[in-house]
Amino acid sequence: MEPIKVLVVDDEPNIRDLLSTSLRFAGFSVHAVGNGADAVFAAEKGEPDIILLDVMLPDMSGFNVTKKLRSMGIDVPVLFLTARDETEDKITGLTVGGDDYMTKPFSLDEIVARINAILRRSRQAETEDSVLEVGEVRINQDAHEVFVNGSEVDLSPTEYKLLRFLMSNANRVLTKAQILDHVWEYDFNGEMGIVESYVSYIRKKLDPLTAEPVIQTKRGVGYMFKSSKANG
Amino acid sequence: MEPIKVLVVDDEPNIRDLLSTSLRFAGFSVHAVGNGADAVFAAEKGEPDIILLDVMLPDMSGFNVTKKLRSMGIDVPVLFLTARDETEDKITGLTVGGDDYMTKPFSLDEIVARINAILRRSRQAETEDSVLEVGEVRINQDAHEVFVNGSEVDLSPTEYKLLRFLMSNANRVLTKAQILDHVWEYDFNGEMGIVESYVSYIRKKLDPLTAEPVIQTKRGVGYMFKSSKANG
DNA sequence: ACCCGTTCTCAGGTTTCTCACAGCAAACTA
DNA sequence: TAGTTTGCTGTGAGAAACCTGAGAACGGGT
Repeated sequence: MEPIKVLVVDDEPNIRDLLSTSLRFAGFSVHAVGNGADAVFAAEKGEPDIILLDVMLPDMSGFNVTKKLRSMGIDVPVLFLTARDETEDKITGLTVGGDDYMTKPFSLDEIVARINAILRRSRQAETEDSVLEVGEVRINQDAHEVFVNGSEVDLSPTEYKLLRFLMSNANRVLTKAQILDHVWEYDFNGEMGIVESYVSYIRKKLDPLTAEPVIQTKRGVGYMFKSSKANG
Repeated sequence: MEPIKVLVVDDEPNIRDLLSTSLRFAGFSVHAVGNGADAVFAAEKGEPDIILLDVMLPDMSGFNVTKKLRSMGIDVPVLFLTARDETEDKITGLTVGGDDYMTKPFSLDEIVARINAILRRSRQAETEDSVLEVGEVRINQDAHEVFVNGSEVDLSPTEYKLLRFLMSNANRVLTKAQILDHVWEYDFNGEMGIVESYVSYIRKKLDPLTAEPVIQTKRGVGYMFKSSKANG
């Protein structure tokens, strides 16, 4: 299968590298540039499947980049990145068509989820694969709903994001540092104890409904979501 | 299925791109031009199923474009786009036959709804149902009537548009930004709190008549219209 | 001119969520 | 076994998200 091509546009090298690294790790083919002119050039030449576009660029705004691209007949979907303190009213008009936006600071898992959601929508009639199912647990990513053996479980936003990250890396041990880096916003500077707390919350809600605990503790290493059948 | 071909005619690039992007995403095949002469040419060559036509064009009025097309035997339905302050009688003269008009600024959801309505009328007796039914709620899009378990509910125009947007994306979470971009006019500059207000209005009118609330709040994400039966 | 329906803003109240902390439990080590 | 490390979970403060009533602004109809 051809890898999905992502064009990352952000003038802050830190954010650029952060996105490039983690998107590559998630299996995407990534090209990153730092300003609007390069973005237009790269979008024309590279034909990306999706663009991650900071709205605040040194040479031109992200809006003008998309305007330019649309006028050139390039209508690749765009995921805008905005600062939290950007006036909310400037955001209106962004989610036209298949586009979407995220406010900084974001979580890397959320970025990947949003990219997949946009690609799912823009390639309509494709495999409706918004459902993530591992063992007895099923997540409907369109509806943000979680089911255990058919009955719905109510999770808070962070609980949901953590469970999704664990499930999309099922049967693989994740360290608390990895979890913190992917599920929490990238500028979070708290302790890793928060991961323990949220694992506890999820267990309290899911374990009463499952045959055996879904999240295993690998002492001294981290956590693992285990599918009951595929074990080894 | 052949995609429906839409010809967009507007001299403002912003509006042109806005319409192109969101109509393309709605599944239409779109071609956009910026003046009357190009419109006549494109209508002849491209054989669109419908034309979105700004009445104020640099070279000739939208009225003359249609006159030209009719004299050439091209009988495609037209949805006129007019400024709010155009004189009413001038507009009514334009909308003969299956044509219709909308005043700028419009909402994108409304444009799509109008296009579908016009196409439904011109292709009479098609299976294209103007009735949208999800769970206990039924919308008759021709008459703008809303029924809950058989009894009619009176909604204001904005309430109606919001409900229709939620229902046509049933069982999928919509963010407030998405709702704002699709239901409100494209130049709306207000806050997202207005979505909360209108959800509240709709709930107050619908919930007394339904077995369980129809609009769910997905805290931290957005809102979702839920059909009670489709789960699991 | 007046009434009425509609749109939109705002602020108070309410619910829910996040996160840190601390004591307890479990597991590992010697 | 005793001691140490690591993980679990109840509690609560503060913040964030959400709901809704009140009312200003506006316009259409009578």
